[in-house]
Amino acid sequence: MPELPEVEVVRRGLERWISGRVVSGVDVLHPRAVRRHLAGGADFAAGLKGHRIGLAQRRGKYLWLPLADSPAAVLAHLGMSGQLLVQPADAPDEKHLRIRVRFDDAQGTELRFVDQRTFGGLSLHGTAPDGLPEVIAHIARDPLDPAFDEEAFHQGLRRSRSTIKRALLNQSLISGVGNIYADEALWRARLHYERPTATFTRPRTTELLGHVRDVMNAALAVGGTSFDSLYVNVNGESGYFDRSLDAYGREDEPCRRCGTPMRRRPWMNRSSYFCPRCQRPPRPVKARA
DNA sequence: AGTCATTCCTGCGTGC
DNA sequence: TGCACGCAGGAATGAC
Repeated sequence: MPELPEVEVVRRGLERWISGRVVSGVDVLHPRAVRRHLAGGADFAAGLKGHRIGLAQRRGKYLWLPLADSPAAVLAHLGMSGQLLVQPADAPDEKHLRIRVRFDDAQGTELRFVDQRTFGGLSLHGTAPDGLPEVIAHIARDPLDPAFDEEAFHQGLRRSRSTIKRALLNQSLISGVGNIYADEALWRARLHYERPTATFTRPRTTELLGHVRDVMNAALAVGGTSFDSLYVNVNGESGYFDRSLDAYGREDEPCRRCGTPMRRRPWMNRSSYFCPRCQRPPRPVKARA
């Protein structure tokens, strides 16, 4: 949150408004926003200046802008509250403006990284021959990627002694899924979040992945999920999928399938929302002697 | 090796 | 009115 659909909305905006332009200068206004660029803000700015931006790419919740003329890319993660905005250069600075990227053309707009909670950031990294920034080589392909390896995901579930929601949030197993879409997909699949992954059959895995893809595609179709002004596209506009959520944030409201009041449980320093009737907890595992 | 708790951050809502 | 606190949570990190 922003999760895959929200990040993809941003990627499309960058592709339309930023790709092809040449950077004339970068202002780093907060060091924490470039903390993943270990050489520091000045190095980040110098590394971008004069370069042409290629086609915006995404894997899971990461997105990047390749430099058209070198094997490097500006990697972006929005974290909890990060925004990439294309704004008129004369628009007043946002309160939480962290990084400004100016361009060497007459379009009159600049790229702004705005981030209230500063969990996100930008950094510059070398890219592998396939274009992937080296530092995210461990991030699995996401379920909307045609090359997503469903069999590898299933085998990962079978091998693990973990539970299904942890697995869905494990970005090295499957990327792009966060707390919201995990709860939504599990509700659609009628699966409790603590079901052991080792119990999954191949059809069960396929069915769950289908729900993950369905809910993400549905969100994408309406511009993503926004609870407030924090989650916006490059033009600062919110999506509408929050109106379509069936599980997340619906504590005490009736399950849209069976009418049973939905529940919220503290889980891994966050919350899990589920229907106690449609999503029965797994049988306790018998202790081994 | 694999799993899991901890940590970073700010604004908002709530209770006293 | 104001203060303290809990909560929102992605992913790197270190502990076990």
